[in-house]
Amino acid sequence: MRRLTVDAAAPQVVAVVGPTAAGKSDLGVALARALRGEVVNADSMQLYRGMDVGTAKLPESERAGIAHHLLDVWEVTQTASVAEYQRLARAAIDAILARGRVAVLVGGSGLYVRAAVDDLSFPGTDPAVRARLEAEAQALGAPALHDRLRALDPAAAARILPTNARRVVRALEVVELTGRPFAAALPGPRAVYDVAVLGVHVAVDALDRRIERRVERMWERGFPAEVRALVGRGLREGRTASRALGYAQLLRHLDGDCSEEQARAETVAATRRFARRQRSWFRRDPRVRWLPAGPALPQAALAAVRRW
RNA sequence: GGGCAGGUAGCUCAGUCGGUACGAGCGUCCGCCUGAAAAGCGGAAGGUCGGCGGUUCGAUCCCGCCCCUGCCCA
Repeated sequence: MRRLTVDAAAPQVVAVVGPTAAGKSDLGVALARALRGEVVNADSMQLYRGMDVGTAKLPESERAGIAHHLLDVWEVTQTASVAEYQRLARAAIDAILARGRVAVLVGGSGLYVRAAVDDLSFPGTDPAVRARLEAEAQALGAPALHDRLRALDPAAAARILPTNARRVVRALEVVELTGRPFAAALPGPRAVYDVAVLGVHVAVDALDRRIERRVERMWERGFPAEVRALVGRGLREGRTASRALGYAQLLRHLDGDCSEEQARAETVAATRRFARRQRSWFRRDPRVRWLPAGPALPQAALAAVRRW
């Protein structure tokens, strides 16, 4: 593991993780300033061009001149892909390290953070095979495909619930494409970089309030208009972008399925649920050093990094 | 003042022709997660069945009174 960083006390990569609306983006900027770093985005939805207000993407004016990578790289019509993100993130991080700087990885997409930093490799995919299996799952039901998986790859079948169509299909796809068993269990944390992982912690009730405020602010900043504009750029056809928090709800409103007010309320509720899932994802990574959000956070974070 | 409907899990509501509540959805909590991850999936905990009396071997379900909510009549 080469050390290319100027600041010998700092790790190569500082990852800032935690639930949505906790204040990761601002902390990322503060750390990058203090450590001579550059920010690399690890938020699956901020990778989309044009999804700004709804993803709370830090505007240029709030980036304090710090370079931000991997924002606005996908069109909303593109399906998100962890594997592609992994390639992009590794390239961005390597380039930063080559410049003798620290990479500050910021984002709440747990799998993306691990893809960037950990020793994970994703087996290939094939749209035709995928489509066929999905159609079968639709027609026969996931449990039927799960039976097939059990015959082909008993270990994977044992770890995947028969009702989880998504994972059953993916496992069958991998087995068919590679002829090898599907690793249905995530390996333990094994970083390929020298990395420090900071988690921003906010108590649940406070976080719920922050989420509510954030969603209100999104509306004040013209979120509905953003979604309407993106519809013109194919948001509806985007398999992943159209399912993003807030975007999905506003699309339903535009379809006449609910009022705009209901869409807003549902966005708050869905975001809360998401924050809880994020918490349970990051909670089990023993590397995460949790620090409470608040005015002292940047200093505490910096100290934690220097002590790493 | 009278009449009607209703008061069952945190919320919205099922249900029991009297025999330990088969409850459901949502929420909450916990967990899973390898090319859709702001997605997808699972598990658990929650109920003096409005209150008090009565009938009964036994009442959330029957009777009486009371309280609360909504609607209607005066």
